Amino acid sequence: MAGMARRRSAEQQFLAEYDPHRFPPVAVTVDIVILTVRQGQLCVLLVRRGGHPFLGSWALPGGFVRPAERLEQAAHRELEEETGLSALAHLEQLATYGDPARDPRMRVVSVAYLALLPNLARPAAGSDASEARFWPVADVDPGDMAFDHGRILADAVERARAKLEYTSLAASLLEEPLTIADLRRIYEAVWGVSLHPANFRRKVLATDGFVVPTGEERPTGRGWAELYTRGGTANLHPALLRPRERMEG
Amino acid sequence: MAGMARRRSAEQQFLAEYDPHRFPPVAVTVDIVILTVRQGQLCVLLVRRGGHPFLGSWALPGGFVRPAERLEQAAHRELEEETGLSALAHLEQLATYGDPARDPRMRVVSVAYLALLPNLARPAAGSDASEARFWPVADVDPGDMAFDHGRILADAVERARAKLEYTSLAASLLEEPLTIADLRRIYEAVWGVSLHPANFRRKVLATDGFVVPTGEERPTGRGWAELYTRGGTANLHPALLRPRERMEG
DNA sequence: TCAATAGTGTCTATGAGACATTATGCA
DNA sequence: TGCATAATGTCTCATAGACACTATTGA
Repeated sequence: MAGMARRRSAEQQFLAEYDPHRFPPVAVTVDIVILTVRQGQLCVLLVRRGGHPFLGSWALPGGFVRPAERLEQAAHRELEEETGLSALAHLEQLATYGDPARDPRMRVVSVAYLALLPNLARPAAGSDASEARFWPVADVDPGDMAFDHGRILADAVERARAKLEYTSLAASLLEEPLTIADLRRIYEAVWGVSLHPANFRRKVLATDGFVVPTGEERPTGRGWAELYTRGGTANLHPALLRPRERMEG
Repeated sequence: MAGMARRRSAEQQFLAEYDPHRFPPVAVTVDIVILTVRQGQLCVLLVRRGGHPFLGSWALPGGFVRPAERLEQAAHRELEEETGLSALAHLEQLATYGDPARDPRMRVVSVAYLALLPNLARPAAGSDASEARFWPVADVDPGDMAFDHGRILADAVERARAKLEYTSLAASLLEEPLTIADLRRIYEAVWGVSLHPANFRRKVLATDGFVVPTGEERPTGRGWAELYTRGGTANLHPALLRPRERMEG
């Protein structure tokens, strides 16, 4: 009880000393993990750092949240600056990273966002001098990335993998119209597995509102594939579960 | 292209003007949604505000992140201050809320955490003057809460409901040893549904590593119930899905 | 005796996964 | 012709959900 009161007093003393304009400086940034699938590989947009620290390392695109800006608005702005495609993308908050030592210059709290984008032909970054390109996630060494961006990328990939199970977000990684096989290749690229075409097709079509047939077909080189658009459903019922890795035994 | 270059220049100008020590003041706080189940109801710990703004309104416990403190460390500290039970709880980051107008005094970015706690007999807050108590979530009007805490609470409850489906977190809301019926009452309270006792029992016992039998029994008033401890599994296979609300049709 | 609860057994519907088969177009 | 792919059909197994039943205890 005495210990409890002591701890509480310590906080109140801390609060009493608090003065908004003399507060130890904290910067708030957003970093964006922009994922897309190109040639069967899950890829992430990275930019090469042109200044210290981590000069020359690859980093997630991001920047400071402006004084009167909402967090999500800042993320949209960064996404638009990097890809010019903010409107087409799915954007969601991922998590917030704020370890005191994550940026050696000062305390920086970064709110990370996850964006999923169809693979449009347009080059990665429409921006200027700074080098920016899509990297296959499998080719990125998290330990080589700037700041704690390797950890953020890993969290983002796991989030994307999980959300494909129970939402229709996979369709956000494709342009319309799409075929069932296109959709399967998205799942295969993001999950890093190969899926049974026949069973995948049956499950997608049995999931109400996932995709909507257009009635048209597209030649695929080998036969004709039926075309679909995205359905209105956000959450899949039943879910499309990842194949569970076998446990030995 | 010209537009793209213009946007990029604007950001670089913004960054050039940036000086860490003259940065518009931003405060970073943590707010904690502490949930437990008491008498069959999902409850949240709220504190009554003793200062402006929102004087007298109920709010989530929280406070400033200290200069050299990790975010999760700050959340642990707040949880310990409010309940004295930091070690027993499950704690995870929920989301970050940073709308410019969410606190009228200044820009405050709040990282919200979700804590799940067994219902121990000890009174809610071991702390001093400020009023603190557990409220049944069903009795809380989100619109009456301070700041955007109603929204944070709603997000936390939805997160808790979802995580009970595919993790063994329900056991974090109980003291050991526990019975299958105890566990079922947790699910019923959090999800706000009633579950079929026989089927629930069968599903829990079929889920490897969810609970471990102790071999002992406890009188329940009506018969004897077998006792269990928490199993080592974090993720449930298969998941314990919420009953889907029927769609009319 | 009746009501409430713990625990077991059984039946049906559904989804997952494996596999076979047909049709089509390219090399 | 051989091969790859789209699409359909069928089979087995596991799980979800509904229900019946027994045993036990307290009012």
